Amino acid sequence: MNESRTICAADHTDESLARAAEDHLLDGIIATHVADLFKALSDPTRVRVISLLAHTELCVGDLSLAMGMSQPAISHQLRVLRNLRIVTARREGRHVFYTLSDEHIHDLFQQGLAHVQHE
Amino acid sequence: MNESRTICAADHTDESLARAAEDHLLDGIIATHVADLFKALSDPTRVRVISLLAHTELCVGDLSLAMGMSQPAISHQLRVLRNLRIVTARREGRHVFYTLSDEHIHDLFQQGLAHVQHE
DNA sequence: TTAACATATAAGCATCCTCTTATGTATTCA
DNA sequence: TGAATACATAAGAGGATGCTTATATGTTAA
Repeated sequence: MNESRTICAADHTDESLARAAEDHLLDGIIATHVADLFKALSDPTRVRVISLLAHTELCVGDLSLAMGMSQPAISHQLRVLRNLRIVTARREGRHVFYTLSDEHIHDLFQQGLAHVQHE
Repeated sequence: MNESRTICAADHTDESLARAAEDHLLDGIIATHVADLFKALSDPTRVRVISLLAHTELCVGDLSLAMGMSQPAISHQLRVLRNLRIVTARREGRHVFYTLSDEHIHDLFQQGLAHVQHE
């Protein structure tokens, strides 16, 4: 890190923009939590998993089959989503069914999808 | 990839859930675009940059100063955000000012932040 | 209990990410 | 023109990520 001071802010306002900005600067821990939330949706495989679970509960095998990917690959991503509390697992016999654990995730996904399709 | 077939879906509905799910499965390219959008917000540094730009336009030096990080590190992340068309750069003399290029990003950020703070 | 099935985990590899230090480029001012 | 300022980029180290193959765990049925 350099120690260089920027006086750019002083050129434009009577107060230091940089100081003012610090009031809005997100706390590091909160920023990390926000980043982790978005990280759940930052991979195409996870996005596709979520696109499926947005409509119905599915077991691992069906997810694997529908997406044309190996079962360990799907399980790996499901674990990521589980750790982030994005999905919830429910065991029924030999099967484990996954659902979106939170409606907010569905909203985020829809909003992101709408943004992409709107260009 | 394994060739194993899952008949789990057939256990629960008269149609194949896996086949039905494929109708909802997001296209790979679209999924990648959605993932890229969320990737912009999947790093704490970028989240903090966006938290600052959500309130005001700032030059690189002020961002660097406010966040206590090196100028190349900030420039690097700004380039990532530029490439994703999340931020827009405007040159004014020796300074380059950055703003959020899209209101949707601000909405996404706010929604993610609200979700995190609501736990 | 044994075999088969569904899923989870482990280990390893290749790739990507985020920072660092060093340097290049653009602009202003003397 | 030359020096100083503000920013961008390059190269590289260290760590995170996403898949693979192989194996372990848990459940059902024979």
